[in-house]
Amino acid sequence: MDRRQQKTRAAIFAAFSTLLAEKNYSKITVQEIIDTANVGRTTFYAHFETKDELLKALCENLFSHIISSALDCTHTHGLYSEKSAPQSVFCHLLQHLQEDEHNILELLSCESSEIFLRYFKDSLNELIQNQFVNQNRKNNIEIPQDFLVNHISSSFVEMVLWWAKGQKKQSPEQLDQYFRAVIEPIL
Amino acid sequence: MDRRQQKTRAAIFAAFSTLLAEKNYSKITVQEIIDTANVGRTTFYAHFETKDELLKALCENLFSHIISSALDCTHTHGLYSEKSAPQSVFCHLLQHLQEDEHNILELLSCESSEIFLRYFKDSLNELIQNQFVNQNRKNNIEIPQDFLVNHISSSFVEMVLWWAKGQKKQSPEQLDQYFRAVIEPIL
DNA sequence: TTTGATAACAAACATTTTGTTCTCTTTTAT
DNA sequence: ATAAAAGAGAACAAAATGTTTGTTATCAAA
Repeated sequence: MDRRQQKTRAAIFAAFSTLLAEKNYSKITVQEIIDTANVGRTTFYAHFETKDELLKALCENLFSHIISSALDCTHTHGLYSEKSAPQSVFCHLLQHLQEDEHNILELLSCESSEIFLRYFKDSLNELIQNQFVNQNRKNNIEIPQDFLVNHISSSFVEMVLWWAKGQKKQSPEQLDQYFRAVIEPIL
Repeated sequence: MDRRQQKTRAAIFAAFSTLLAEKNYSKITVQEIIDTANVGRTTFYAHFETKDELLKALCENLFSHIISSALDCTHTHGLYSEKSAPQSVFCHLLQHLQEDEHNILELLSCESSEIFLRYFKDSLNELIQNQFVNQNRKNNIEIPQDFLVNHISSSFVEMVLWWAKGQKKQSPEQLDQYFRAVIEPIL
């Protein structure tokens, strides 16, 4: 890929992230983005058809690493099922988030966080869904699997949001402990 | 209040709801709203400063009844604490939602649902927070109260969303049973 | 039932944003 | 060195926003 393309793409992403941290997505104009990124109008539209496409691309950029690494983790350790697993997938995810290479947490606690949360949740949902195949519960009441999957993934995402909004006072390990405490009893 | 004001207000709300069911909030223009509601441009801006204000007003309209009725419920029965309570607050809420006087569920499963979900969640959070005063847990691990409150309210809201997206196949009573199964073990 | 006040309307307006279309210049890969 | 690709800059139509102005319809109360 052309080095110029990489640069402008990165510049647009950076500008967009900066703006997102400042104000709501819907209030951000293409004009502001290209001013901040210091690229021409034509250039922007050469890269992204619309502002929505840019957002989608940013989401994919942000979560591709973190989710794929989580996927590897589930392949080797399983979700929470295998007690011998040295680290749960969730703890792994939380550690990744804390490192926060790409300011994900900032975006997750910004005004437009809903968009990212939805994307995050959908990714997680898929992840957990795959893990749940052929897994039977100990509990007596019959609960639909997709209900449980939805419960777990959304609980995790909302916990992350709660964490980010509270200035990340807890360590990933501590959070993981909390999460286990509310999730493991129902598995 | 002037009858004319009531009518136009209702017309704008109705038009807005219709449009929200069709397309994303951000794509809806004031022009479309006033065309659908069949009111003049000036009239719209006399009632609502911006589109965002309209959304906020709609949210307040939608949730005020349902939340206040839930509040009464907690005053008499408590959250889930009192075993003698004939009906949990959550079951009560679900029944209200199923009746769906104001198309709340349709909005909760539409493209812009995040906005309503956030509003719904904040209301619930407050509700549950108040219930949690002086309530101690049986579990051994120490979990912060606001973590638990957040977990419960967001779990409930996400369950409702899951329910609405799945065409409401379950009865409120059944849903309540599922919810108890995943929440009561941690109380 | 008249009357003063209020609400809605229609049309026009400047302004902003969007997305496109040019031409021209710079950079890249080979 | 050169052809191909990418960006800059300006200008454009179209659409949306929010405001203003003058006029008409409706209401509530005397």
